[in-house]
Amino acid sequence: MVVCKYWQIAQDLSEKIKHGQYATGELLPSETDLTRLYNTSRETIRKALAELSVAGLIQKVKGKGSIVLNTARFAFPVSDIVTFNELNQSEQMRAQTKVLQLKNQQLPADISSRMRLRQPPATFIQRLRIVNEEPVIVDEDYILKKFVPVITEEQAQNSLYSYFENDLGLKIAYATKMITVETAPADITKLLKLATTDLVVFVRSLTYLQDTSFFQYTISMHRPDKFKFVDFAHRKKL
Amino acid sequence: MVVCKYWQIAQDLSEKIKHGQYATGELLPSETDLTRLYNTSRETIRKALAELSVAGLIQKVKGKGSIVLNTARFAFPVSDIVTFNELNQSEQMRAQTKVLQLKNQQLPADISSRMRLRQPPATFIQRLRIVNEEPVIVDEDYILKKFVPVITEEQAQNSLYSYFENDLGLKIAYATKMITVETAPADITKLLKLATTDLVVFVRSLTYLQDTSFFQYTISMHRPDKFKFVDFAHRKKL
DNA sequence: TAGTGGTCTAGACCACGCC
DNA sequence: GCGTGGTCTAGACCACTAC
Repeated sequence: MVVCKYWQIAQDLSEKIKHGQYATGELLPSETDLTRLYNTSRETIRKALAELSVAGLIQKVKGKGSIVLNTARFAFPVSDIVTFNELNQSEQMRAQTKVLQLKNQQLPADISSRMRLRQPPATFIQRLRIVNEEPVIVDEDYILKKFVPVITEEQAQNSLYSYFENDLGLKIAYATKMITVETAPADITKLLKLATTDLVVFVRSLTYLQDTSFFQYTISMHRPDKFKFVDFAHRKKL
Repeated sequence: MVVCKYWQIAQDLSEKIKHGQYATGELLPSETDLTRLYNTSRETIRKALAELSVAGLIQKVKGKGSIVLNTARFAFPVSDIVTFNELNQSEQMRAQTKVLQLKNQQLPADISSRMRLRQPPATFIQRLRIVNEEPVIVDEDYILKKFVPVITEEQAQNSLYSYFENDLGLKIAYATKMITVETAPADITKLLKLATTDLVVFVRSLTYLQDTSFFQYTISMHRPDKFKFVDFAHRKKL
């Protein structure tokens, strides 16, 4: 499952790209060469290369080969579901989390009506994210009790997703996100120590499990001067 | 190429999903059923379903089937390379474009150094995007003359990408984007008719051709109160 | 236990870039 | 013409869900 062939090959190739064994602008070995290198079939190689392509590590050109791309971009991706703690580990940040609130509270009315839910019990968590001694983000989470009955302050302090996935065995599958810029409530601007503006970047997420049940609603409020979102996208036809 | 089987199947299924022939929350026919329906092999069906999955139209669950997702979200995607004119056609917007500047001008120094280019000749275009009689976006494009020697005001007025792809045969492949919130120059805030703030959403894009050559740099400055970015993402393992 | 999706294989033909 | 990636096939085995 996690140890399937094409995934391992993709990991191996991406390691070699990141370590410079395949240089930027150069071609990877051809797909038929790779079948010999990894002793597998061509379709399996192609699945691995497809992974690298969506990740923005290579660009495939018909009749030519797979070109290794320059990958000096990643900064603060909000695309893909990546949580603050996972970022924290991959990036080098002196970051901390302060749990401000943890209580039972219903979903905002607009969300529960949109989800066609009738006031489901939920846990509300408000957390302040601090990077390099500066307050940067206020996160507000609503997590349905149907899936997570109990959350302790310690779990909120550490990674919630690790608790959900590793301890509870929840299968988090996908999310929709919306980024806007809005006037923040006074308590938020105060927490973020905003002086000259009350505009804040709102990232609202609806997160779902593998069986498509709605699971969590998050409002992430970012200091505008610290907000950065980096994306890689292929040109789509239609 | 554009008429390959799995693509047509994906289009057909996505039409049927959007028209409610397969209802939200229900299962699609199984993959083996679909092979019979479309008279093709299972791997081809799977490629089609993979398209629908990345597009956020279905969620596949092992041992169960492909669940049709609720797709009432799309609004103003900056993810995927979609241009203002393409949006304009798909959404219902009374939108217009005003070309403010069109001249020869070099790339900003930080970009040309980052691209390791030495002051390549480029065309500079500044355009104001107006929706429902309101100024919403100022776009500034730098397009390398190496690939597009001449751009007329009429082309800038209409879709540049249509000119590049259909007339010049350029193959636009991918882009990196960065979204930030910054203080805008006075002329921009004036164009966008901003009164209470001078904060503006910057979307900077580097666009590349299929052969990985750098092609275009765009700075898109959005009125913060009109900016909206919607995204769909799958949970990624590492 | 039956049906589902996930993976893998070994072959085939095609369109494209390059020489 | 040769090598490349893009597509498609018909089969196989496995892991998971549901009953």
